[in-house]
Amino acid sequence: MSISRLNPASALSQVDKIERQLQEFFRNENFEPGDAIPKEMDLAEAMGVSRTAIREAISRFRMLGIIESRKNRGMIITRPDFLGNMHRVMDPKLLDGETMKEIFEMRLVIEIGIGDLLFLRKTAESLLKLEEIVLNEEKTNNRIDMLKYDVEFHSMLYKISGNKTILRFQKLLLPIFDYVDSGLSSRQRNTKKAGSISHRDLLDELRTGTPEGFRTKMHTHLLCYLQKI
Amino acid sequence: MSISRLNPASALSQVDKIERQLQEFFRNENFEPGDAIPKEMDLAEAMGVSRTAIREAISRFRMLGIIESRKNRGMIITRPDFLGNMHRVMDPKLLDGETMKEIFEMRLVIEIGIGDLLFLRKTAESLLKLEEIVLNEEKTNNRIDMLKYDVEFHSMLYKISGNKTILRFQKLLLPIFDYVDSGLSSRQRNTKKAGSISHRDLLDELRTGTPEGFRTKMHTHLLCYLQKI
DNA sequence: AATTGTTATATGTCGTACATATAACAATAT
DNA sequence: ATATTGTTATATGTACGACATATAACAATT
Repeated sequence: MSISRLNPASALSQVDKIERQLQEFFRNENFEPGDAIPKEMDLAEAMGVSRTAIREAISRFRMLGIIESRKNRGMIITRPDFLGNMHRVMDPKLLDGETMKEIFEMRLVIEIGIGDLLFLRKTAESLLKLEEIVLNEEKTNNRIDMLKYDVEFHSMLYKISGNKTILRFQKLLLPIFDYVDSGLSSRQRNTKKAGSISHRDLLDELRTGTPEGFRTKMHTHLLCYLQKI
Repeated sequence: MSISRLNPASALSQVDKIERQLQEFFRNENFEPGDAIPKEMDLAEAMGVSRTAIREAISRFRMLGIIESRKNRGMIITRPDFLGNMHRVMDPKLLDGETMKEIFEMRLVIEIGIGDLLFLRKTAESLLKLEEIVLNEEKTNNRIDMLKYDVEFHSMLYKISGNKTILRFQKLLLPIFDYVDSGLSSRQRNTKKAGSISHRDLLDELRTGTPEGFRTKMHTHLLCYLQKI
């Protein structure tokens, strides 16, 4: 946990404390999705606080998707979507530059390392879709379109990886990518230097090459980003 | 955004709607960290709801670290810690097996792809720390200790990568790793088959090799996991 | 037996009251 | 005149009571 989350105890509001205690309670009592939890008034009485305070804490859990409440039926533990809340804080205006740089770096790491999954799960169909994107890209000279196809190509790779979590993670991080990306807009981004690797090269490697080869080519493809870090 | 987050509009509670509207409001009005936002009563009146409802929604933002409130000073936008809330939902008891499998896969992807950062940022000092861990590992025969040093070795790699975000992300995911890991406890995990790559091999490669070589070796090292997916 | 009310219950929403911390200002003393 | 201390206004923090609403369980009617 980051140090910034360790507020001095006195700075914790009552609701913060209730939230902590409840989370601890749920964990210790081994509550699982579907289990009913005590009703608001019982919790309030047990903890010696008002129903209002309990409701505020529970409201947070509701947002996280840990608890669901229905009238009369009471409240039950639910299966949270561990990425479902990230979009709320994924805002270039809110995050600091250092963190965004690290997120961007993480993207590079993932795209280089994803090769094995691609070879494990690629299909004739998915390769065809990649081919289509590359063809579109090669046809256009429009700067905006090229950027669009670039995003499409890389997004498609995530899809081919067959890992929905990684795909969603990438989608959540896109606003940050865009932001960092736009930071180096003036410089050459898609330069076709000697030795550089195009999407076409990546596709060919994915078709007939090896994971090792793909990783190396992807690394080269992303080199211009890596060097800017 | 996952489909599971798209509740039918009618199922959204008033507080949910308020939360959405407020988030939209903050974004559209270009609020940035440090900016003061309208006081609770003004928000309540503007939206035609009670202060209680506003407070419940704001309480959620407070949890996320997007808003901070102090008595009399009012409320201000703050810089959230985009990973700071993940621990609340990172619970093997709450997540489903499929998601945990995908998270585990993500770990493999990251560890394979992190090679470049390691070569970029390794130091004599950090290599020495790795050496120490490997030595400890080679000395022991204790099953528990070996597991401990295994975790230490891989954690150290994250540290050497110099990317605090990736490091924190990995720490958050550890409970899941442990869970998935324990799922294949009976089978051979650290088997020393011919052609397998040890931590020693990885360290040597990191010392005198190349990122490409490291990626390939890490891939081999993690093969036993990859094949189980 | 099937349908239709009725009731009890737990959550959802609201309004009010008071507590508390603090910024801004006023009063006092040196 | 400056520094200290006290006062007040203000916005958030907490609590309580009231009513709305949905629903499960039961009762009443046909």
